[in-house]
Amino acid sequence: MHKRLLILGLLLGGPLTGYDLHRVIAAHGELYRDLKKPNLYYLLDRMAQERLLEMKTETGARGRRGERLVYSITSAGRAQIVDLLREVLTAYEPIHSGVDVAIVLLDQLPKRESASLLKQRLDQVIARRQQISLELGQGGREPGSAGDHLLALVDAEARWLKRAISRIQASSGRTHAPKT
Amino acid sequence: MHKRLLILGLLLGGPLTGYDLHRVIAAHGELYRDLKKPNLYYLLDRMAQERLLEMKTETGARGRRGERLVYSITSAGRAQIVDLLREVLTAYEPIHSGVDVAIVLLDQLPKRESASLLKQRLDQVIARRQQISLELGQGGREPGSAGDHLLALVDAEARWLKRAISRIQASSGRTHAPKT
DNA sequence: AGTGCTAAAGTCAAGTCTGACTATGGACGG
DNA sequence: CCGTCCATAGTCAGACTTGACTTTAGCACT
Repeated sequence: MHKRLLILGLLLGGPLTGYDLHRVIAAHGELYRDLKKPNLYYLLDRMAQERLLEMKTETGARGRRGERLVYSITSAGRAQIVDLLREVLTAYEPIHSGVDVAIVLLDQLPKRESASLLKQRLDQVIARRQQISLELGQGGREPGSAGDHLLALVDAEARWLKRAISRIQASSGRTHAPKT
Repeated sequence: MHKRLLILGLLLGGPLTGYDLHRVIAAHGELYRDLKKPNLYYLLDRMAQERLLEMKTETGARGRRGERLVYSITSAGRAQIVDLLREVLTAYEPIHSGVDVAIVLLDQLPKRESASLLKQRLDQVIARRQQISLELGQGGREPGSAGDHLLALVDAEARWLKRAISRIQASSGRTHAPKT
């Protein structure tokens, strides 16, 4: 449901074509959820069927180029936003980072390698944090805002990685072979 | 790919039926990723086709009940684990909590309501944290472990919720129905 | 010796998501 | 003018995921 909410939210700002929507989402990086193009078009279609959106065939104002379908939110769509917000905030859904499952199996790798992979990951996370921080500018970082939320999660991840690495290093008497 | 990794990892401990696998995963709560039954069976099938798993029709040792198919990991499967671990740890994948998108649209709700929803959510998160902590026991909480990771994320979420709530309350001059 | 209940073990149809591909129209060097 | 390149705008087939349903067997009574 998150993706629908995102689409509806973006269309509050005015009608957009599918392509533009996609660009906006992609441009926003991690703040918005990942939404691949075919998936986006699929959802737009579905939501138009459900009358949450209206779809028109380009009012031809500007003869820019092959722009085709313009989507705009209906009043039913506006009502849905509120419902979805309630639903999403009410439902508890566990957080998952990309590595949750991997962590459990980490000792299937030789310690040397797992430490090295975790270090690479830590570097990536730090770089990412840097870039997110840049993208947010000073506007998006107030406590309690969406940017604050994202940074908080990234920071938690980074701190954990540091703990995990030093733990592996502390315990590494010698590389242990994966079990048979 | 995470789900495949999870399945392979669990089968390292010995052959299991689909049903047992499902129970194990469900019993582990949020530490493991959500994996619904039909999805699990689908993946088992697929992975058996790919020779990552072997599937046998119950060697009939114990006449328990209608147990049918037992899956066990092959050596190709064991090799896959290592590959998947590398892949998962190397690929950076943004973290998302259940509320990321909702946060951006939060001011579409009256402040009164959004504050109340966030408070409810905070209660849920705290309760969940409590339970996770219980489930982990004292074993699963060492720094750098999977349990530590999960708790860190949950805590980050809780802290953010607190900030967001007090921010809304601080700003609620009279844009919407004031309380008391 | 038959009825109803529950847990085990799964299947089905329909919904959602993705990697890879297509098609169109300027822009630009030659 | 011609071919090539790139951005726009999308489509397609196939992979994955889900809610709801089904089947079978023990078990508790009657």
